[in-house]
Amino acid sequence: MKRKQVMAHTSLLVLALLSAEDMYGYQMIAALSGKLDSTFAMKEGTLYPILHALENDGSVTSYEKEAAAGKPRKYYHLTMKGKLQLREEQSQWRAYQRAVDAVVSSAVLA
Amino acid sequence: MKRKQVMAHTSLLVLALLSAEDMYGYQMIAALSGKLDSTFAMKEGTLYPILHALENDGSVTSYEKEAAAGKPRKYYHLTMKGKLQLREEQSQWRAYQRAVDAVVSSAVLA
DNA sequence: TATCATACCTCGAAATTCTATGTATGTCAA
DNA sequence: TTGACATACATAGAATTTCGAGGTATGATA
Repeated sequence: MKRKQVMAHTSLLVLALLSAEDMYGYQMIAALSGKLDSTFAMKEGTLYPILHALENDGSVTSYEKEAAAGKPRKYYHLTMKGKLQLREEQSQWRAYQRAVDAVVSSAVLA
Repeated sequence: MKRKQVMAHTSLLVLALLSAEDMYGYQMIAALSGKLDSTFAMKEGTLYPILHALENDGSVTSYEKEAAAGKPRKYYHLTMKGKLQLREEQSQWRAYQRAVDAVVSSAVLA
């Protein structure tokens, strides 16, 4: 059983989402499943460990907030350090994208 | 020690290179290091196992050819199956790229 | 003859993502 | 009232991928 399409650049996606507004995990998954192609998605088992790691190195902070119904939500907030991190990863993504694209678009499709 | 930038979509890059002409491993590394940003590169420990895997599933075939000097080179040739594989991975890459870009470009850089 | 560049290869570590499962809360229908 | 469902968070272990480090071999060149 081979993986079809792998989620990557996950922390970049999370940081990008949080740059607009504070969000909680489950909400991010829903937001991404709307924007990402159906062939790949951010899974819970991928997201939560990433959030914890980002909090651990100070890129985000978190706080609990009661919801109208259900379990309380854990919101994440982008810190100054996180914003710098976002810019860094964003520029790396652009470089990567350009480089791969240069090779791929020069492919000869006979 | 954290990885800075990870090589991904490696088989796509290899297939794309081989679509233009038969190449040998060491040559592909040189070709990619020219096109890819200096922050990431195709490493030998990554490439050779990929070439063997591609040959194993019939996407490429190989043949030896003497060089003017040094060890004989092992050239790889893209098969029909490999061309189909290339198209498949190429379209997946485009979808992935668009999706990530949609999220990243909507980021708010305060 | 030693060093360097070319050229291939592989092992095991490290990193990353996915699968599967578990916990908890509240709603709603049967 | 209970069972199913949606929300919401979490983690352990498997699978996959890439990388670092080393090894082998050939010939040129200093």
